[in-house]
Amino acid sequence: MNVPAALRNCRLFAELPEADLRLVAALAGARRFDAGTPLFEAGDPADRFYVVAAGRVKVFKLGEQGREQILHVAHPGESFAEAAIFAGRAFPAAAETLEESTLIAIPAAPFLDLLRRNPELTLRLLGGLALWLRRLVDLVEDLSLRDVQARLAGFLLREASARSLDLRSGARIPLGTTKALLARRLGTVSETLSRTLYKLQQEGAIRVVGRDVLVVDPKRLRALAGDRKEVPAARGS
Amino acid sequence: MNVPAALRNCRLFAELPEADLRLVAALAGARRFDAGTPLFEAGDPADRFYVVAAGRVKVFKLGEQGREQILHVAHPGESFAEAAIFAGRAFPAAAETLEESTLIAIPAAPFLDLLRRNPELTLRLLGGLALWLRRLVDLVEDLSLRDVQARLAGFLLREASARSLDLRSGARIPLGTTKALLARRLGTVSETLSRTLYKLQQEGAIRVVGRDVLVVDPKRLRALAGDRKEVPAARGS
DNA sequence: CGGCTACTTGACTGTGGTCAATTGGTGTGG
DNA sequence: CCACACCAATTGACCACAGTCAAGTAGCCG
Repeated sequence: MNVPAALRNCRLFAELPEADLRLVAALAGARRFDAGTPLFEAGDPADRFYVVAAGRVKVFKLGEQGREQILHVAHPGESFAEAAIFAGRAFPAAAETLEESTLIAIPAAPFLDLLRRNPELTLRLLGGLALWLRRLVDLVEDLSLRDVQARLAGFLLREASARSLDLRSGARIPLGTTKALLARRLGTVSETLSRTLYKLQQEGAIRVVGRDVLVVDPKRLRALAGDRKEVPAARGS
Repeated sequence: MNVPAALRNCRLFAELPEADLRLVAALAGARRFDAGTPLFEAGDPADRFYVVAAGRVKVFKLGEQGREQILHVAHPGESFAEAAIFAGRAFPAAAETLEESTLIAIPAAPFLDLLRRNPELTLRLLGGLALWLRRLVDLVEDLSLRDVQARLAGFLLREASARSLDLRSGARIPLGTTKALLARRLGTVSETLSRTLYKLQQEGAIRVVGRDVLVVDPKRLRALAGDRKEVPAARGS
């Protein structure tokens, strides 16, 4: 059995000895999914996790009234739901493909066996989870302590640095998807996102061009991202 | 060198072979701290983590204007900040003792060595982090998708089940600390918590007696915890 | 050209955070 | 034993942020 390229390119398995890679590959099943296919819901038995070979997948929490909070959007080469197979037997969140996607499902039980025989892989996994924790802590901070404007500004800055764009020369940041999706990532709704983008434009920090954002004034953007909320916006009358 | 009881009782190290326990103990340094002592701030180099031997420690994010979101309150036998030593070199949050506490600090570098030689411990750690992730996902859900009333109701239910109290016979849940602390755990402020406790009382779900909460109507409490937000609270006029 | 979706804009309102004053409980010292 | 200080908790008044509903616009594809 040969090893799918997606596994080889996956951060989690990078540098894994060929033999082990084959073991993983032996477990794995790749499948194509249409856009918008639910993969699992919160509460489903967590007996597997996924590696994205192609496409994109959103992992999210659903509240009553159908509001959703997106926790993560997994891109090709990333794995998701790997934490779920360690704690409890149920997925804590739901997942759904955003577009037509090819996913590799890795069943929990044999993978856990593999881990027992492969401390190096376990350590790598540990690092991955720790990173995840950090992201979630940041999300909590955003939701609890920052307003939408600060979250959005922060998101743009992170996005720019993730794509290693040079902010000084007016970076052009592609939002990548619909604004409704971004809104739900930031813990808000599309209407508010729309207004907030407009406000950032008024402030002179950015310019919105279609689905791209031009960073006009990085300094101001940084100020809005970090030091928000200290100006209680002058009392009326 | 003998092994401190706190290490032996720590969930993370339970069942660890005596020899390894000694190795950990050899690394560790126990120290007493006064109440309200800052242990580290967000951004400090994460070169160690802690096990609580006695007392309590809060781990929290600080926003501008001094508002804080508590991520965790660590009790004796628990470890905290262990994730930080794997991802990045900085603590993502701050920590401070709530009362006079004795803490065991475990330096990162030698501990990582120990892990490399101890796959069993690594796996246990993995499980611990995964559990943490789940809690944080729940916190995100709370902050993003539930109102304060639902969060509070949910907290009371979790607290009751954690202490394995029988709800049917009017469980008495001790809040354990000041209401200000609880408020910051739930992502709100003491004033709002006060009002919300009052509302839950009006609804007939609970009765507040000093720093204890009596669960009067578990069914209603569960309804308020889970299905919140679907009743837009009857229009005025 | 019609229909669909993404997006924007407007008007409105609820939740909950802020500030400030009051109450209550507890420990200390005269 | 009372007066005082101190802190936790409550209550009231206010208001801003952001979510909802609804209508309108833009862009895209068949």
